[in-house]
Amino acid sequence: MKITIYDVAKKAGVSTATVSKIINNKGSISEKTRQKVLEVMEGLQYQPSMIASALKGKSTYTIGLLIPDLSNPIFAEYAKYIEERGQELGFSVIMCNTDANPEKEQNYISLLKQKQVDGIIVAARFKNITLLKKLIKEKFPLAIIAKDLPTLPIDSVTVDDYLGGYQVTEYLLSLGHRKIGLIAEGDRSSEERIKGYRQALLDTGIQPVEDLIMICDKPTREFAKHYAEILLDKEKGISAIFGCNDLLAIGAMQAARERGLEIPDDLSVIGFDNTDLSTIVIPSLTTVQQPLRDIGHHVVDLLTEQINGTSRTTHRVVLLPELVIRQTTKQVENKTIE
Amino acid sequence: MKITIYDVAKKAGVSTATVSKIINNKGSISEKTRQKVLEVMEGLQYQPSMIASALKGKSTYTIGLLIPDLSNPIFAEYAKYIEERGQELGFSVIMCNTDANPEKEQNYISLLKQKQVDGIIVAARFKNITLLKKLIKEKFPLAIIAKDLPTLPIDSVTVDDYLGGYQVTEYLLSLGHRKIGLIAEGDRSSEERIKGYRQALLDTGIQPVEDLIMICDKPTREFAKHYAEILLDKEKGISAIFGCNDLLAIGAMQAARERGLEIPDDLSVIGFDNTDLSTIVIPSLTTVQQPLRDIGHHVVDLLTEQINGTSRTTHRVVLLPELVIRQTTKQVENKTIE
DNA sequence: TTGAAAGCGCTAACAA
DNA sequence: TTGTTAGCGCTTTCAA
Repeated sequence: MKITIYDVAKKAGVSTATVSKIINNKGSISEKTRQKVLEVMEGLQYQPSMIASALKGKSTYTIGLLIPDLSNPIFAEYAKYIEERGQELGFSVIMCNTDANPEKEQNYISLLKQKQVDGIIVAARFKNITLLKKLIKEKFPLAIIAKDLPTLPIDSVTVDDYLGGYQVTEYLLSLGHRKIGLIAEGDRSSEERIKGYRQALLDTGIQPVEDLIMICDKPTREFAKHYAEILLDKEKGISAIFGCNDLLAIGAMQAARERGLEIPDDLSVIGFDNTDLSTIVIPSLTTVQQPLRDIGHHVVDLLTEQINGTSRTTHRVVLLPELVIRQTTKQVENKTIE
Repeated sequence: MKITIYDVAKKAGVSTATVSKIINNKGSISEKTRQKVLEVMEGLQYQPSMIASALKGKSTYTIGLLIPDLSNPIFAEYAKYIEERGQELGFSVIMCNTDANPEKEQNYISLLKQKQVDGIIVAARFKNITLLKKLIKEKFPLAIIAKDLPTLPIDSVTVDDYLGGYQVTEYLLSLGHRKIGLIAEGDRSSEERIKGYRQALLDTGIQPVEDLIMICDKPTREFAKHYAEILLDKEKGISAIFGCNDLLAIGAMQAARERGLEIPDDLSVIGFDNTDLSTIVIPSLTTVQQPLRDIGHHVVDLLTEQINGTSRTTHRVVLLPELVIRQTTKQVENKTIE
């Protein structure tokens, strides 16, 4: 038989109200009864039921996390750090893998509400914007990662992809590269990274060449290889390729190697995301690190502030990526650097 | 204001009991009232509170998942498929990242019980065996993955590592390899894989050479490279290396390449796990695939059977791994195969 | 400082 | 077929 607050109260010779106060550190209790009750709780191995307390209107100390695909390492890391921070703050997280499917999103959200979660975190690639709007209207605690919806008043944490793209390009330029190919995936993050790439070129007085920008239909290594070959075929030889994620960059490396180019001697390559892949590959990949842990911790903080009513204003947190220089980048040879 | 079963009952002109019966498809209700009530529920956008129904002793339709490290792709996949199957069966999953820390395990379990989860799934590397024993004694629904504790009566799903190791070795032998180095990590799975390796050798009439078995202190690529170098240094040249996971195998590949050996011409390499890494690397890695999805689905099934009281006997499910042949393995040259 | 009692939203016996 | 009602385990007001 599960033991309840009544058992504790009876055994300690006090009322349930007293026990409840002690559990929640409320009201004023004499040190003597407090000790007594604590002892009894210990002895009985009493665990208050969060269900009952939730029914009384208190928090469930549970949040929902909607993620498109856990098998994507980036998302898995988000999940990890969100859980980590949640745990620190006393919140459990219910994982929901949506496959970026609007219907699943719908179902999950409605389920989470039935379970009375205190708030919801949504990771990138969320499709069902209507749903988000509804939650906002209801003032349901909500925070999102990595997809800033400029038109919606939501707490969000984003990494500055624009800056990331800029940094990559700036670095390559500083190494003397002038023709820099780019291979991207067709999503919002990539767009920003491309903008940063363009801006860096412009800031150095170089007109971006559209032919050097390749958008993959799908972010696979095969596509990357394919487009890298096209880039490498162009008349005016490029000396560097920026892959908008590590996998794409690795595809480019492989394409280069297959036609006998040495990396980084004949071609510099930079990736994005600093996944495990970047250290597996040889030579190890220069790439951009997203502050995954910070991102995860930050969203949770934003969300719990809403839950606790600590915060009334909406925050858009933008975190900065960081260039991780490894072995696939090198000063350009046979060129005078101005 | 949250709308409750009372609101529905009032608006539909029936009692809450009737509404409850309709929600749960119990008792007998005239088609007319059913329709009426359903309509009202729809109109009111009524969502029953699972909290309240849980307090009445019903299920929470929530299970806990304890995993050591979500940033390990294998575990992330477990999590993904467990969530997937849970979702299909109507269960949410609360993610708990334990870092294989017995205290965290303890805290999570106690928390999960407070939240009245219906059951708990524990993934490999669980430390706190005492805790498990306690849960079993309480008949708390429990199932584990990938770590069979021969002494405990727990539903478990395991992949047959022994067979995996056997298959790898058998395949290498069939290609004519006779001296096969092995690089392993120091865990239980590896032990089994090593046993399989030994057995396959013995079955072919070859006495396993202890010097060819290397156990890494930590499962990093660096250690793997280090031990691969030692293996490659041995007087009697080996012609193949079996890395007990993909990362180790890749370390071996790199060590080989650094001393000018061609893969697979001069050395065959096989990994284990069929992670993304195995297709990134060039040549792509021959490896062993674990049926991750099956594993995930199976544990959930075992657990929910316990929860529903459908099953009273304990199951140990053993799933079979599968050799995925790619480009790092090759028939041995300059040798007559018997 | 303590306790009595109402009620959170739902379910399930039991009665009608 | 439908409704009345007593809880599930807890919190909280209010009175003592």
